[in-house]
Amino acid sequence: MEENRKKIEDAIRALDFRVNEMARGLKTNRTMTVGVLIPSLDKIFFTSIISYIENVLLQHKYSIIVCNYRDNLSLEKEKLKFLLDKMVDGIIMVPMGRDIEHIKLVMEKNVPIVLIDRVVKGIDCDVVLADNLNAAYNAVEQLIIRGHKRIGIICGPEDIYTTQERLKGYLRVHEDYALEIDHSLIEYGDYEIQSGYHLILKLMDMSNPPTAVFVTNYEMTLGAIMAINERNIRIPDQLSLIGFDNIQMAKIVKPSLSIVVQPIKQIGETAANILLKRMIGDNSNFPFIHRLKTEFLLKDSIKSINT
Amino acid sequence: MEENRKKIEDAIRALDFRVNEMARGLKTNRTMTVGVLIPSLDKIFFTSIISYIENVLLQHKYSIIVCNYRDNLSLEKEKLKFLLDKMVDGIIMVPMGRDIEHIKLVMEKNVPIVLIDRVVKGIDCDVVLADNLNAAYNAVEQLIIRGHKRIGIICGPEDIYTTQERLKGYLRVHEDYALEIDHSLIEYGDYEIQSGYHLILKLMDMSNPPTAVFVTNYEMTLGAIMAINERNIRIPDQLSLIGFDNIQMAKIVKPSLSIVVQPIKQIGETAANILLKRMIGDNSNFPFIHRLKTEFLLKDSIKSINT
DNA sequence: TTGTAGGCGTTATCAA
DNA sequence: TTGATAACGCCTACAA
Repeated sequence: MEENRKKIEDAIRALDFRVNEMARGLKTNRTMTVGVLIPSLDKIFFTSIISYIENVLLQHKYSIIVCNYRDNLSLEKEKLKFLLDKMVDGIIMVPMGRDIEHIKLVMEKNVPIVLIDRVVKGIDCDVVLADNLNAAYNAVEQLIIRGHKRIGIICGPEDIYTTQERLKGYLRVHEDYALEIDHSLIEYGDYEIQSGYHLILKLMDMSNPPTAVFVTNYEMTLGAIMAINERNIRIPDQLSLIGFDNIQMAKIVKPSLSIVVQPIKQIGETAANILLKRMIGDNSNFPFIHRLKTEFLLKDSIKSINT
Repeated sequence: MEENRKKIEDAIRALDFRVNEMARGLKTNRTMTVGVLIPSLDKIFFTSIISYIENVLLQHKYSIIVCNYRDNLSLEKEKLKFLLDKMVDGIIMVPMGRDIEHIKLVMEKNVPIVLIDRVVKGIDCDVVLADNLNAAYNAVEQLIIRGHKRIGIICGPEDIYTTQERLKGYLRVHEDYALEIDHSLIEYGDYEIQSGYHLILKLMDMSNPPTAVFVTNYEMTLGAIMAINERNIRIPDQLSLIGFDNIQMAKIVKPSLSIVVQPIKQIGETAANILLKRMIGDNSNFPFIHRLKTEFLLKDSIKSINT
C-alpha cells in the first residue's frame, strides 16, 4: 500500500506531472492570480511593498499581476478593468483617490479588493496603511519639544490622501502646543526628487526661514539633502531636518538623519493576508482599516533650541 | 442588417460580455501571461524596465506576472519554476548568472525566454542589454582625455556580468591609452548605497588617491555623493566624478554630475517586442543579442588636469 | 455561408 | 469508498 503510493508519487515526479491551472480554473472559476495596481513602478516605497505581497501570496500558490498607472487617473481605470478581464481572484491597489466608480465596480462584481496607503471616501473596503497622521504628529512634536517654533513642512500633492494626513498631523500638533501656524512654511511638492530640492531651498530663502523642516517622503528627502549639501547648510546647527522612509539613507548621511519609518514589510504582508482571507470567503470584520504604527528614529539631525 | 449588428454589439456591451480567458486558454494552450523575473524589486533600474515591458505587453493583451528572487540563486530557480507552473507564454528575466540549468529547462520546454541586462555563458538565448563595456570605455576615456591618470572605479559584485563588462571597458581604455593600471584603484561593491559610500571614502583615504572616480550603478553613485558631500570633497577640483543611470539625480546635484545613461525604456520595450515575436513563433535571427548603446552626459563634475 | 458537435483537463455530482 | 460522467466556455472542424 504505502509502497504503491510511493511508486505513484515517484512516477508523478518522473513524468513531471502538474495540474493544468486553466482547466482547473475553468471549473472552479478561480485563476489563482491576484492583481496589484500601483501609481508608479519607480517609487521604491510601492515596489518594496510589492515584494512582500509577492512573498506571502506565492506561498499560497497565487501569482501577482503587476500594473502601474503612472499617476494617471484614466490609466488607473483602464488597468483595473484589464485586471478584471484577466479574472484575477482579488486585487490589491494603491488608489489615486480622485474617483471611485471603477473601484465600486470591482466590489459589485464581488472581487475582493484591498486598498493600500490611501483611504478613499465613499467606499467600504479593507484598507492597509501607515498611521500617517500620528507619524507626522510625533515627528513634528519632537521638533517642538526641542524648542522649534518655525517648522517647515514639505508635503506631497494636495489631493493625495497621505499628504492630507501628514499635514493634519503637522497642524494638530501645532494646535496642541498652541503654536501659531505660518502658512508660508507649508509647501506642496509632487513626491519627486526635484520637489524636495527646490522646496527646501525656497524655505531656506525666506526672509525668516524655518529652524526645522519635515520632509514627507523618500524621494523629496533625497532632493532636500542634495540641496542642503550643495548650499552647505549645516545640519543641525543651521537647520534641523526630519526625513521619511529610507533607513539605509538615514544611516549613511552625516549627521545621521532623523526619519519617520513606515512599516513597509507589515503593510505588504497585512494586505496580502487580508486579501487571502477575503478570497476564501471570510468576511469577518469587513471593512477593516489597518492603520499600522510608524516608527520614529531620532538621530543627530535635530538640534535643541534654547529659549 | 447593419442595424442588427449594432443592436447585437450594444447588447454585448450592455451585458458586459467578455471572453473567458481560461476556457480559451484551455483550448489554445495559451495563458496570455508573461513571467517577469528580476533580482530585486527595490532597485529602480529593474522596476523601471518592468514598467516599459508592462506598457508594451498590455497593448497586446498580455499581463505580466512579476517575481523577484532577492539576489538569491535558489529563489531564482524556485520562482522560475513557479512561472512555468503558471504556464506563462513567455519569460523575461534578469538572470543571476551563476547557474544555467533552470534556464535551459525553460528552453527545453519551448517557452520563449528573453534575458535582460546580463549575458549568460552556455545558453543560446535572446538577450537585451546595454553596451556596458563601451559605456565604461567611453566614460573613462573622457577622464583620460582630460589628463586623468589615476582613475578609480567602484564596481558591483565580482561575479555579475555587468560588473565584468564595465570593468573590461575600464581596463581596455587604459590599455588603449597605454596607462598603467593600479589595482588598488579597483574596488568591488554590491551595487547598494552603502558600497558607494564606503568605497569612495576608501579610495579617497589612500595615500595616493585617484583624481577621478567612476561609479558603476545608481545606488552606489547615490552613496558616493553622500560621502563626498559630508567630507566636503570638492567636485571637480579635488575629485572628478562619473556616475550612473539616473538623469534626475545628475541634474539636481551641483556641480551637475556626468553620468552614463542606460536606455532603460528601450531595453524594456525591446525585450517585450522580441518576446512577442518569439511567442507568435517567429524564430528569425535566433538567438540575438541586442546590445543597446548608452549615452554619456558630460557635465560639470569633470575637471581637466594640466600636464 | 451558417450552424453544430466534440474535446481541451479539471472538478463535482451521483450512482454503485 | 470508489468510479464513471457531466459540465465549465471556448475553439475548431466538419456538416448542412
